Amino acid sequence: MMTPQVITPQQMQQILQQQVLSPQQLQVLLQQQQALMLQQQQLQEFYKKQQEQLQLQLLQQQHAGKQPKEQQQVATQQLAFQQQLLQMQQLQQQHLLSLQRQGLLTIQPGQPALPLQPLAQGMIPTELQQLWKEVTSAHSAEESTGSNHSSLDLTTTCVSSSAPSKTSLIMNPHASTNGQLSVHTPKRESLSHEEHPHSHPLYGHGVCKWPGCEAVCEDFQSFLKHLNSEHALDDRSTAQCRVQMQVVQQLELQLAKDKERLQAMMTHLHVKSTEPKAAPQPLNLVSSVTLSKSASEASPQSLPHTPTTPTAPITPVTQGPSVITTTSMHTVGPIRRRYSDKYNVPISSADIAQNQEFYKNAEVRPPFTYASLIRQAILESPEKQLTLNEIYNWFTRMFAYFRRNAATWKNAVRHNLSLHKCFVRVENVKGAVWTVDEVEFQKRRPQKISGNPSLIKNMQSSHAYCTPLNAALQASMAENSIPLYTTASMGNPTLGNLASAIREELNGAMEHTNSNESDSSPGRSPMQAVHPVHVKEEPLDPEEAEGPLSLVTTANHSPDFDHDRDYEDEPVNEDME
DNA sequence: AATGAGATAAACAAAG
DNA sequence: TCTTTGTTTATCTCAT
Repeated sequence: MMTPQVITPQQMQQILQQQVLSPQQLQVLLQQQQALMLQQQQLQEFYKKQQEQLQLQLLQQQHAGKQPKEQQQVATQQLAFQQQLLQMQQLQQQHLLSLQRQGLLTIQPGQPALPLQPLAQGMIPTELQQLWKEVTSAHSAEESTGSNHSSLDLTTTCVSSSAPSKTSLIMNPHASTNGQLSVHTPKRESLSHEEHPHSHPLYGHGVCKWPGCEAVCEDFQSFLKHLNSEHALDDRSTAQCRVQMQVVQQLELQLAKDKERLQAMMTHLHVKSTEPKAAPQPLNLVSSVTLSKSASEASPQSLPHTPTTPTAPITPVTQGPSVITTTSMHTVGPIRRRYSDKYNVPISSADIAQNQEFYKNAEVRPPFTYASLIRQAILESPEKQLTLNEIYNWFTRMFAYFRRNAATWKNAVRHNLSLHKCFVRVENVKGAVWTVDEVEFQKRRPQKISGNPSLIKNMQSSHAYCTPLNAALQASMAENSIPLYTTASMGNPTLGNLASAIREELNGAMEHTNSNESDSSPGRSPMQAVHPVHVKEEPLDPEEAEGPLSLVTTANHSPDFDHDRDYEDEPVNEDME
């Protein structure tokens, strides 16, 4: 599963635990990571621009009368780009979060350092730099204006500043044999403080920025003195450095991978976009999908105004996804139906969680079926039951896309509720609520996944649309063994909620073949006044008929309820458009 | 080609 | 009467 050069979170934790770092030091480390993440943000900037260009291209191609097929492709690729953005953000989040979590651990001082694994035959800076150059050149080749490269330059500078130079830091023989040394910050110090005597990466604002140090040094000289005396080559420094290495490598590795993907995508697009095409049929852009759809419907407002964003995004920087909103896609006529079934994949709703922030802000149609979404909404609720209206609210709250065209999707929601046996209407004192019959729900899934549970995770790849959306994320998650739910479960209650529900779904899906779901118990909601009414009749195995909704742990309770309320107050005012 | 699943549209009814 | 909620039917598209 995981490639050798990847550090698993467990490893990371282990390492961290065995280092001589205090939580405070880890905090400092964290800050440094944020600096690194700046790089990524800059890369995002670049992505954004690329995105805009792509859309422009798409437009041009439309006007030129492209084949729908190709339009689809381009649109799909655009989405892939969006996903890249999202992915980067999530990686950042995850990294931060995991670091934070480590920081809370008690750490015994003075332990011998861990022998370092050959953890990174990842990218060395030269490679990164090279890659980046290639990427940027590809970019500028596509666009000769070059006026928008400011962010690129920044990033380039950033990257190149960590260019090869193995001056310092000979602390890790393993690493050195791998030629990894150059990756790490210390070498940068030696570079820069020769050239810029007073700008030292470890010195700023009169403070030593060595992880966990923060010693005050009035001037640079005293800082150097301090550096040499306090942070000499000893076990402690070594260990700290090692941690930093790991952290950096992890990030760089990821960055490199994303860059590779990006480059491949761009290369591909570049070829594609310059290829002269002919053929009418600009309409029926069907699967420029969400983009065109949302665009055509979207009011001029560029960004889905996330009203009262109830669940505070874990990422402070969530503009990534928003980039992909409407922009200039208005030429596309209203695509009435079928944005494409391709992405109506039975969700592994891990995707929902992972992409949650994305969909919350970007007016992109979620690649999940209504049924899956409804189920998600219900399972996420504290009582595992929702009124229709609450389901509506969940949709609008969680997906910018569903803040428009209410009539349509609400109808679809009702339709799905009625149609699918897995949704059970239960009447209580104050009206009816909907619950999920998990067994029924699971029953339908194998049809799609065709019996091979191990494929569940990959199932998206068989769907043209979903591939770009999810593959990148999943691949990257898998590659880096990033715990699927880290982000979600730590981010906020709602996410945690979602995550656990999801975990169960996945488990359920995995174990589906054993069909031993009716195991866990009492499920039925605390609301005792409820009794099934109108349950859709259907010959059911008695065993199946019982024990739905049992799965969700109690730990995932959250004030999600209130969010519902919040949103209810927000009139969904896009009904008519 | 048949079939199933999902999306969308719409007709209709009951309840509030 | 109007709106919401629910059910049902029809049609389309896509995947298998």
